[in-house]
Amino acid sequence: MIANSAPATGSSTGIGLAVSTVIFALRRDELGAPTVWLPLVRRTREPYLDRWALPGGMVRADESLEGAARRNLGETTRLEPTYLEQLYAFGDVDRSPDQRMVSIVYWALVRPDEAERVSLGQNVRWFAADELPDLAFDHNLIVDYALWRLRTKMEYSRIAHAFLGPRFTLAELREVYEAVLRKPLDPANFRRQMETSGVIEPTGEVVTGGRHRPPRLYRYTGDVDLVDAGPLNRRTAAETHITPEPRTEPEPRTTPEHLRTSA
Amino acid sequence: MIANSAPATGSSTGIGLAVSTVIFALRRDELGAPTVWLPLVRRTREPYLDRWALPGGMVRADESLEGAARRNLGETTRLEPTYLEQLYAFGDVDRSPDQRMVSIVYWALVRPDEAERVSLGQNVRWFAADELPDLAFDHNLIVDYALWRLRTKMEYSRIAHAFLGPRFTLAELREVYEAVLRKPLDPANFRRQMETSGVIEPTGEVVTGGRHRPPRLYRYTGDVDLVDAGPLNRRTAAETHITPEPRTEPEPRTTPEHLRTSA
DNA sequence: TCTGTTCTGGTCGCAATGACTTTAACAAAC
DNA sequence: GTTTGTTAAAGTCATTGCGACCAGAACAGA
Repeated sequence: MIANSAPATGSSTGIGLAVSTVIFALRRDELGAPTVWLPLVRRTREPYLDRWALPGGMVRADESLEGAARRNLGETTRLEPTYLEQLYAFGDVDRSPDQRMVSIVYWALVRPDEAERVSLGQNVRWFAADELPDLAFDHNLIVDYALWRLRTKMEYSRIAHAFLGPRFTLAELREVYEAVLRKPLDPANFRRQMETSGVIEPTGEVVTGGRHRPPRLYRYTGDVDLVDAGPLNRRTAAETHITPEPRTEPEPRTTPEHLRTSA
Repeated sequence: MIANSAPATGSSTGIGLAVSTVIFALRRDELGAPTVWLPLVRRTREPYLDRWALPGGMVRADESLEGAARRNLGETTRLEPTYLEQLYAFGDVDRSPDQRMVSIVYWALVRPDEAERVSLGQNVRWFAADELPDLAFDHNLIVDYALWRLRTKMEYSRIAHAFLGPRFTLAELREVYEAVLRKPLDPANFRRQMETSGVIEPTGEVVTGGRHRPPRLYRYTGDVDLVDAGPLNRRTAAETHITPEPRTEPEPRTTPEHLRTSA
């Protein structure tokens, strides 16, 4: 950047700079199984008039790239994601039919309760990530890449947290993994993995109401925020593996009424 | 990108668009041990006059981002990397003291023989990656992030190949890993890992000349090019694990003179 | 012939994991 | 009040991968 061979000022090259965001949320399909969905916006002008596209917009001179992504997210969908990370910069010459466009693309995760806040209307709609129509520009390619990143990162990171609230059962957490990875996981082995990893800890509460043994509620350990994994918020492999804590005593058996699960 | 709420044309926001590249090569330090080095260029104008910086330059309207990176690489260092991948887009508002700048940063790997082609002079010099001076702009942060990516990716990818020629011994390949990861590896275990992974295969040749048992020469299997790992050239985890091939017969014992190792 | 070196193939034990079994604890039906 | 169905939770067992380590193989040079 700003290299020796560059002119003193780098503006007015005729290249437009925009940001877009791939927003993922878990929603239940017609069978009741949770799957990955994303909101798209309908284009209201050429090119690609009336085609569905990722939410986004231009970067202003006084805001950072991530700031521009957050602002556009709020303006178009009213969403404030719990997880936001840069995905890739797309800049092929012919990706927009008229003006030359470079787009910095982010991807975001939102919780189901946040997802319902999206102002649904004629111009915003949720789509199942695996059944997308032909989108504007190269947005199909972008979504595929974002999906690959989501699934890859799910296997070595703790981003599943971003789909859930502060307290959750192991079954709920496992449902997130199964929805994203699209394969069933053994409940017992999943429990063992989560317990030995040390990233979650029981809250001492259980959820009653189901016609089965009441599951414990867990929370994520540590103060690691889920905002980023870019150059600024990096963690070493050692830091991400927290030492497992000793088991607590028998559960006090509180049963808050508002914690009933849907099942 | 090119969103609904955006103006019809997105140019002339006053934001400059540039590309820079972090170029890595293995060179031997004063002790003869291979370590990671990178070339930097001295700035010839304000801001940061006379400070060392990453090679880069502006993106032209008729070239892709990667194309711009390759062109700048050739112009400033005469390098044509064997591996080139996008790293990150840096776009904080205050990262350049005068004009607003967004830089798409790439990282590249070059072989030692290529690295010596770099036109060394008053304005281009090699630096050990772990002993960098204060660089211009946020380039120290960028190099640190690129180093982290190099070391992380070395553990699950086959990018070590990009540092070597078409044929190599297991000791040479192990030296690459040891230099990047900065830790010694057990030769026997390293051999087993490489053999069971199936990414390399013996050529049938051996290298004589050393005062020890002559090592076999290997090559990388598969037609996987090493150009990218972005949205276009993705591989699934299954594809990267090629089935191990059966052992070949005893080596024919060719001894090409030009393949003598330096040891 | 001996010696020093690295290459190459092997063993041993530990840790992680997948497949599976068993017991626990509830709600609802009987 | 007992039974039944369901999921939670805990444990077992065999396999795999890996780090640490050992021993023979094959050269060059003394």
